[in-house]
Amino acid sequence: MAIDHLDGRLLVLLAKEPRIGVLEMSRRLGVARGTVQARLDRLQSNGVIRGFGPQVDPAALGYPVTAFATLQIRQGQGPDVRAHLATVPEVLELHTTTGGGDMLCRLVARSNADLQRVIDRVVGFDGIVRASTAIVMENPVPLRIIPLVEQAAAEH
Amino acid sequence: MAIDHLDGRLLVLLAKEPRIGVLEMSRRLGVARGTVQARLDRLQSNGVIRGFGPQVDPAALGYPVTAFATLQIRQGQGPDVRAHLATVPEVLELHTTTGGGDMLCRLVARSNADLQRVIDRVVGFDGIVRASTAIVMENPVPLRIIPLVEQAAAEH
DNA sequence: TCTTTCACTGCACACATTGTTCAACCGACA
DNA sequence: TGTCGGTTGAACAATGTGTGCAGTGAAAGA
Repeated sequence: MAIDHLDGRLLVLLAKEPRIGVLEMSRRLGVARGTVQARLDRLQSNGVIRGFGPQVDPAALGYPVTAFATLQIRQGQGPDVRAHLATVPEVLELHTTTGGGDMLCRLVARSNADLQRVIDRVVGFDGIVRASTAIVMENPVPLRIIPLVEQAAAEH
Repeated sequence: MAIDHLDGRLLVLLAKEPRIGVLEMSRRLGVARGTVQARLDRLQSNGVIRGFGPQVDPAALGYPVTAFATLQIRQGQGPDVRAHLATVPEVLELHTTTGGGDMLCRLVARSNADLQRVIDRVVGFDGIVRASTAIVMENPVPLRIIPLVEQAAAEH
């Protein structure tokens, strides 16, 4: 489950040059090709590597506005609200959090005006009592994992 | 900048089977290999596809606890706080949001107890006035983009 | 209408990589 | 000492990649 130093270097290399092949990786890391293949297989069946899906930028798709909405849910309506939010394409992510009946979701929209439409669609559902939205202005640290990988790898 | 139907199918296919090759994609989509290559190149230089980095699961790395922290920043301390948070591996993401001096960041930790250490490290910085943390319990909708891609593609 | 432009197609070639298997080696451990 | 898991280096056929090119068709502009 924990990763060692070689796994860490493998992940970092893979993050920097994702289209690289197994053979080239083995050359860069100074190990045999079989080793790289075995490590990769292990990391994937471990669940450490969830996948290699393309990282799509919503802004480039025409959705430059991001917002986070905190939702207060009526008791017992959780499952219904989840199902509802899952049907909204602009809901990119949804978490349930501590603090009675709260959810946090990440939204995108075509513009600030369009965000209103999205929010209306999101909160236009019976189980949602209250919603408070924070619009993202800057994203100084985009979603990242490498520093954590390096820390996890350094411990072994 | 906007994507058409073929781009959409390409992205969906790529999301489902990321390790697929260009040739196989062209067969599945029923177009020439050159077309797939050209579309992929265009999507990447467009910035629609940011990359193909491995999606690493923090939980599998030993960090099963996720939390969102809202930070209140002292006027003018924004840049310093950003630089500080960027040095903390457990900070996976950082946004600045509307509402005077607020930031929202995503944290991970080894346990609820460990979360305290992470938060202490995050807020142990002069420019941060107040922090409120919400621990994630469930993640009914994991970060996704495909529904949005399909919506964007359907418009052309 | 004519012409230019552009994306797509189908094909070709040399080359590199992949998946797979094998025997051998090594350190850790009982 | 013997076993085990992980690593190595090698080999093989099969496949995919990068690249270039000529032909086609449809849309855009003159």
